[in-house]
Amino acid sequence: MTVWDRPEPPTRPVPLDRERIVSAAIALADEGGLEAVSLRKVAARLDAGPMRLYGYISAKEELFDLMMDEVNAEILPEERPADWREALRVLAHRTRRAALRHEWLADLLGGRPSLGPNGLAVAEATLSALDGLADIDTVMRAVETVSAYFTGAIRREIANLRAERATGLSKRDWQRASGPYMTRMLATGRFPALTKAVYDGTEVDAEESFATGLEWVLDAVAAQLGRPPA
Amino acid sequence: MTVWDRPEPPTRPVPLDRERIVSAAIALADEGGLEAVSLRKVAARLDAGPMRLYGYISAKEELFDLMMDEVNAEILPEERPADWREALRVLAHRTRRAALRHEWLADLLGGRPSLGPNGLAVAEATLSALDGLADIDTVMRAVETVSAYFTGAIRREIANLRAERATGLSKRDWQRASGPYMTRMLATGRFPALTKAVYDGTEVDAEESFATGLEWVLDAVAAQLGRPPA
DNA sequence: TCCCCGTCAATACAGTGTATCGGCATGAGA
DNA sequence: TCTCATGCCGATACACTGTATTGACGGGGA
Repeated sequence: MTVWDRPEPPTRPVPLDRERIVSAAIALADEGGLEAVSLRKVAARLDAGPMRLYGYISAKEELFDLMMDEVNAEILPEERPADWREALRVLAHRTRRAALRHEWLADLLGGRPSLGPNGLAVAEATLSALDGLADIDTVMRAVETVSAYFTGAIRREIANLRAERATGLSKRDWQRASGPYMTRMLATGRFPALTKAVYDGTEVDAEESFATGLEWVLDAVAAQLGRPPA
Repeated sequence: MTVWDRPEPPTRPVPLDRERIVSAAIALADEGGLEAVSLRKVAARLDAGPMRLYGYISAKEELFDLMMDEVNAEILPEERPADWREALRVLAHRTRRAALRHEWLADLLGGRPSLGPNGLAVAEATLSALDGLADIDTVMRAVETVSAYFTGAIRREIANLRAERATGLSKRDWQRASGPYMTRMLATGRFPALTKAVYDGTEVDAEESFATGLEWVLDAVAAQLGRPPA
């Protein structure tokens, strides 16, 4: 083992900050889902030891919080939309598109309160869109209702998407013919309404379905806003 | 080492079935959350080796599917409610109460398609409640919208509940005074609407808030059902 | 009676989050 | 400029995870 064989000692540790850590984690998650995010792998991407990360976060969960906040920045619309309805609509659609870019977001959505700076900014944007249109409590209820809807809808959409990817079949094809289990269950006759839905329902575009439900909910909110406070 | 020292050989392996496995898993999850469910611990509760479980499930995820289906049985109403609105309302509230009994349900809700027998029965119950009141596609959209709402709302409620438990403070108390971070953020003046909401909003009962949003969504569905098919 | 096969437990492995510890480089004080 | 202390970083360690593999042992069929 001559000097020439031995590599130079490592340079000073590469400088780190939360931003770098979070974007490494997001890259990992984009490639392999949330479960592909391990502190060791994140650290490895940054040429650092795993323990180094504990200077920036105190547990893995906090890394997820940071990731969430980072996509909240993507979600935040750049300009303030014209009216409240457009504001909520844009927010919902931007969240959905973010989830399609980062599917792991579906696993995190609604899982913990989003209190990071960008999460608060999103909350502010939505609340301010409705500000003054009704009493505060109605406004909060409206925001919560709309966001409960799109959180749930996005989660389901991604769940279906994953299932389709795993089976290689669209949901309806799978239900209709290819799944022996499903065929058998429907054949029992115990699920007539479901059977009808599976066979007679039109296969609709996920985005359209999302948008339709969203408009319904927005209609409901509109009805409430146009009502004098109780 | 005489005979007397040596214990008798173990009796024949305790009989196992999915039901036993699932209820052990649920018990574990009820006590310590989803992350407390490990195949080793489930097996230990049943006096079995971990590998034994692989005769009944082929991966841990499937155990979660079985757990989900088991609570779907709790959710299924015992009798068919009078009208569609009551049916959807009951379903939503029963799901919520199941999630309060089994908080880990919030982590699973909407995460994967529920195709177990009880999941299908729930789907059947909701679809049949709306059967004939509109064309199939509208009906499906209605079911999906309502369930997206309550899925999201339940997840948020449980998330808040956990956060409150972790900090020992109600959400509003925490936001208002006790969290140095939150106080600082609100003090920046960048979140006026949010600040107003935090300080002027009434602290409402979670169930009431859930119910209110649900009624709004049901109103929206009612409006669509009363409309002739496009 | 013997053998085969299916079932179950033990072992093994690669990977996880995180606590602890030891050393080294850096910056302050003399 | 030398010395010492301090704080950071990596290595090591630990308890635990899901799951593949292996090997023994028992009951059922020939």
